[in-house]
Amino acid sequence: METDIGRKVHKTVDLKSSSSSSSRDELETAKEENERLKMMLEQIQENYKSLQSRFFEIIKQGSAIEEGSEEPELISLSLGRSSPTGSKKDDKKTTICSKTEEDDHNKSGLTLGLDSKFQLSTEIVSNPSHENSSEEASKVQKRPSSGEDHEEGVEQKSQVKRARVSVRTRCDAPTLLIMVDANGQMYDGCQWRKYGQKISKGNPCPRAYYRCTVAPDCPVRKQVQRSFEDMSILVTTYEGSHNHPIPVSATTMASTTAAAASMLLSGSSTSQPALSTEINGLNFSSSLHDNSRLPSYPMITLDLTGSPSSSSFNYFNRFPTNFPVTPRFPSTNLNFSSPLVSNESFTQEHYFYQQSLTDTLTKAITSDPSFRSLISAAISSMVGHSCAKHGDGTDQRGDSFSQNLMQTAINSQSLNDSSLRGSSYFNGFESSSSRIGSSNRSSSLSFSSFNAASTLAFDNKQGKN
DNA sequence: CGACTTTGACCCGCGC
DNA sequence: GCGCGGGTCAAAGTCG
Repeated sequence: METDIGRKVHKTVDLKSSSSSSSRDELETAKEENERLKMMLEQIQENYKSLQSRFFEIIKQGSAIEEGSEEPELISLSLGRSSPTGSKKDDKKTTICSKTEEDDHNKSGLTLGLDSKFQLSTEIVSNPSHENSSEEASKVQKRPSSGEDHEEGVEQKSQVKRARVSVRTRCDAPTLLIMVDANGQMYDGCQWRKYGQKISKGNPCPRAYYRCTVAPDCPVRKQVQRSFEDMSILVTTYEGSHNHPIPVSATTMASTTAAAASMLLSGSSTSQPALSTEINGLNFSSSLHDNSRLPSYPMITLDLTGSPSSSSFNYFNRFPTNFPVTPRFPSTNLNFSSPLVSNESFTQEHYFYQQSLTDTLTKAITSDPSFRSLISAAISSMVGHSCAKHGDGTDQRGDSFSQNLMQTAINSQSLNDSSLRGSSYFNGFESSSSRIGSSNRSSSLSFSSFNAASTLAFDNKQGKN
């Protein structure tokens, strides 16, 4: 009996010691993690310093940056590896000069990450008078009378040159970032009403025309068409800017395009060589399409398609998700925003996705200086943009930006502490699903931002077509 | 019944 | 001036 008891006690002691050793291990891991996060924080602070210096640099240069690029331009920003179809025309690679036209209309709601509030990149590129955006739209819609005022005519002419943002996505590749409805219409958070469809020349696929129905007089239009070269590629073109606060879920699209434009703009002048970066197979590039057939719209193309051919390594193709990601289309998109999770069934996927993403990002950031610098460049472009928007020095985004960066680090730390370790670095900006509807959003740096939950939240009305 | 889609017609700009 | 092509309108149809 005694021996039995003795054995039991011994076993208990063993268990205790083993559990204490495991907890010690955990502690060790946590320490390591903390160290890593500290490093990250330092890195972020470093980056912030450099960004700040650049910020002031840009302020100084602010006057020098002219609204020079009035010519029609089609700029392509590839966030994926250049797709075989898309890259064909992208021989000429160049960047657009930082154009910083003011837009008071910015105040109207489009809230982007990093606490910055800037409009859809259409305005970043060119869109001088968006206070008139609704009038503008109505002018376009109304058949102009024969006895038109000369001034009006001139105005209209200038307004014809509206900037557009074109997004190329693979609609049969439900990457985590791109959501497409049953009709092939890319979900972007806004509500759209189809008002026309045409079969354009050179492409048997019909082009659908949508207008924003969030506000009755919203001038924003979008066109959706499949690429003739590759039917799996969906080309969505946005035109105009919202004259109303857009739904939170729609800011993802806005931030995507804005980030694209920002990165583009950060490249500075047209005379510079192409802004092209490749990090472990991730290809960031801006290029100038020479397409004379296109209308005279300044246009940014955000290429979110991917091509497996040139893939050497993909940061993002390891997500253990249930999304039917086919090997054909490895996800090549960068998504630093937090996916919206509005449906419980996706919570787990979302969690794993976040975990993987964060692990990947953490590794990428800590191990790859070029990736770090890329992110830094992207962020700085946003700062640069905000600077450009408020060249009068009233801009306060720099502060909030730094706060957000710090908050990011803090979030990472707290996540680390709360056993959500590794679940969010960038996603830590907004890891809560409760942010939906919240006006006080924390920052989100989104390079591309469609997500599973968005799909779930997607109104079936959009898809019934 | 309201919101939305479909689709043919129409308008306009542009190139020849 | 004419034709082409892109974009929009609006009536009819569809759906929930």
